[in-house]
Order: sequence, then C-alpha cells, then structure tokens
Amino acid sequence: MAFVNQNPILQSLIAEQLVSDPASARGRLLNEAARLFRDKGYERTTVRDLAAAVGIQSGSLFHHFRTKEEILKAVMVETIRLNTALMQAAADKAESAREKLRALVRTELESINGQTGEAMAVLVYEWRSLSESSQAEVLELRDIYEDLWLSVLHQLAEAKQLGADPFITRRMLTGALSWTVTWYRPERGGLTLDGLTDQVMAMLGLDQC
Amino acid sequence: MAFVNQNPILQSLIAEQLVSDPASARGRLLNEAARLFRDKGYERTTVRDLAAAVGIQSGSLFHHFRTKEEILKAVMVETIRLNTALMQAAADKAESAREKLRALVRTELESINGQTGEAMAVLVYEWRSLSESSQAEVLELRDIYEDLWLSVLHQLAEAKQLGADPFITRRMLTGALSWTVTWYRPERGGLTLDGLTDQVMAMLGLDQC
DNA sequence: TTACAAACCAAGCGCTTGCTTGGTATTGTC
DNA sequence: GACAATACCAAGCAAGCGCTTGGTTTGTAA
Repeated sequence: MAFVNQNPILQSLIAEQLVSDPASARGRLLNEAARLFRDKGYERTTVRDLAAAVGIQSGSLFHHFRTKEEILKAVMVETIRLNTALMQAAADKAESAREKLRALVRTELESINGQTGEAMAVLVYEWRSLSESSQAEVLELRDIYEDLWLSVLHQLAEAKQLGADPFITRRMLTGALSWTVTWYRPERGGLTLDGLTDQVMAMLGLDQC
Repeated sequence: MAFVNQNPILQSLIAEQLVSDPASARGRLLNEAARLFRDKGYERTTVRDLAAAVGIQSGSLFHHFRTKEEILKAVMVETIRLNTALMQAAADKAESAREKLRALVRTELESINGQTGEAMAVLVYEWRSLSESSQAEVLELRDIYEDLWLSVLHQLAEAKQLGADPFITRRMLTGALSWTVTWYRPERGGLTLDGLTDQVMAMLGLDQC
C-alpha cells in the first residue's frame, strides 16, 4: 500500500469500467504483464512468468483471460483509453495552439517515461504480436488519440507556425517521443521532463514567439 | 538474376569480407532472415522458417551458423558496417554542415526504407533478442556510426543553426527516422525520399539558410 | 579416377510452450 | 449457516521449439 492513486481521471475511468483498478487482481496482473512484456518482449514472456509475477499458478491465469494474447490486448486497450483521457484533459487546459501542443508533448513524454511507461512501450513495440483482428480493434482507439494531435497541429500549420506538414510532423513526433524510452533516464542526469519538452519545442522552432 | 548490384561501396566491403555477398548462400540466408525477422519478429521466426526460405532443411542451417542468435547478430553487424560506409561517403561528398546533415538524413531514410530496410528494422526493433555479449559487440560498431552524426550536429550547433541540443536532436532523429518504416510507403503516394528529407529539414528549421 | 572437404538430408531428442482438466479453497449473500 | 459463484491449485497433454546426429551428395583439385 505504498502508493495510493489519486488521479481523478484514472478514478473516473475505473468507475466506468474502462480500465482496471491497479489494486484489483486483474489490474495487478496487467501491470506486471506490461513490465514483463516490455523487459523481455511478449514472445519471451511465458504464462509461467506472468503467473509467478502475481503469485499464482500458470493455469490459474486462464480463469481471468482466455488466452495469453488477450492479456496483451488488454494492456494495450486500457493504456490507450487512459492516455487519451489524459491528453484530452491536458490539451483542454491550455489556451493557445502552441501551448496545447506543448501540453500534448509533455503529457505523452510523461506517459512514455512515467508510471504507464511499460505499457506505452508495449503498445509501440509489441504491435506485431497482436492478431490481425485485435490490431483492428486497437487501431480504432488509436485514431481517436491521433485526432487530438492532428487538430492541434493543423491549427499551428494554418498560423504558419509549423515548418513541415502536420501529418508528417505528427509521425516524426511519434517516433521521436516513443524512442525516448530507450535513452531518457530522468533520475540520473539533469534533464527533467519539462526540460525535455522544451528541447522538443525548440527543435520544432516553437520555443519563442 | 534480375538484379545485379553495382554499388562500389558494397563491392569493396564484400572484397574485404566485412559483408556477405548477397548472391552467396550465406548472403541469401541473411537477406531472407532480415525479411522474416522484420515481418514476424525474431522469436516468432523458427529455424524451420529460415531454412524453408532458402530451400534447405532446418538442420542444415547449423552448418553455416552455430546458433539461431548468431544469424540475428550477423544481420545486425553487416547492416551497420554497410550503412556506416554509406553514410561516411554521403557526408564526405557534401560541402556545408547543413548539406552534410541533409545527406545523412537522406541516406538513413534510404537505408531504412530501401533495400536494406528489413535489416535496419531488425537492428532497431529486435535489439532485446540479442544476448548481452552480442549487444556489446554491436554497440561498438554503432558508436562509430553515431559519431558521424554528432560531429555534423555539433558543427551546426556552434553556428547557431540548431534549435536544440545536438545529442538530443540526434536521439529525436533516430526515433523519427526509424519510425518512418512503419508508415512511409513511397510507391503509393506522392512523397519521394527527397521530399521526405525536405520535410525533416523543414521540421528542424533548416530548409532555408 | 581418386581423395577430401563442404554442403546438405532425414530423423529425432530433450525441453519448453500455451493451455486444459478435475478438483479444492475462499468469498459474498440471503 | 447453507449455497453458489468465484478464485485458485496440481498435474499434465499435445505441439512446437532449437539443435544434434549419422550418413549421403556435390563440388574441386591433383
């Protein structure tokens, strides 16, 4: 009980049963699964690993999920749901388009490098391990998430504040931001998340104005 | 025999035995392995898949490579060797630092989305599947490759042409450029590799001078 | 033609995998 | 305090995995 989550956005999603409570059996399993999938990859992680991580027998997993792949899908779906809500809230708070973009960058960096980092990495790098039908389901959710970005980037493009095409800029940002998970270590080293956000905005030429 | 390779850089690397001839048995296997590893992932690709792709029995693979992992390592090592040489040559041809950066971006995009694209994707996304000792070996080669980028980016930073820190800019570019492999399709759609390079330079505010 | 190594095949071993099965605690409800 | 429903265990099955083995074919050079 070292950590009690107080995020109101997470709380309301749990209430709506759109994401699992991290304190529940299912939630704990999904958290451990995200960590294992990120550290070892989906294929290298066995159902025995997953079961051991939450202290049950491997066969007991299949009382909660029908297949191993269903666990991967649940990790991805719940992660997108949570992060879409977080991004929406962050963008709504900001005033200008530039501030909205900054909020999106900052929030996505936090998702990738913070508490939901394991799950975000899984979402990006374990995509191929999903069956095609599951991919289609997850893709629908991701479209909502991406529309958030594109509307802000379009605003900036119309105001001539963006060097490149909005679609391409978003794709470049997707790669650049998700890649931070491989190198950004906030604990050792002076660069904070805000500092990193500044660097991203500076790279885009959006630091002044 | 539809395709005869004429690239002089590749030819000299083959002569020095640093890279396998794509026409040789070993070279063909490595090409097929790169394709399979990229399409299905290293773990999902079986030695039987690899053998079938070049028309031999699975056991016969182990006449050429001692383990399956050795195949993955060979794909990565040879890819880095080839691309370091290609990048070096491209940068040497350019005059200004800005033109050198453009050449590096253009060449890396070509590596990622062209003929060596499968192998480049493997290099980026199958890193975890390498044993630690192999990772260390490959890392040494990658440092040489990265120094190419950093020297050019430092030049630009000193000339105040770069919005953000050189190290961070390179890391952002690594993510952004490698991510293109997931969405950039030159065949269907108007965007050429040169056009994509323009967009990257524009995003960095380096399209004019 | 002979000699020999490199390249390959056919068969399968030992192990791990995802998942199933039949049964036993544990929990919540009236 | 009876009774489901839920959560879990112990055991193991069938299939697939990387890799080994013993023997055969192919290429090359004297």
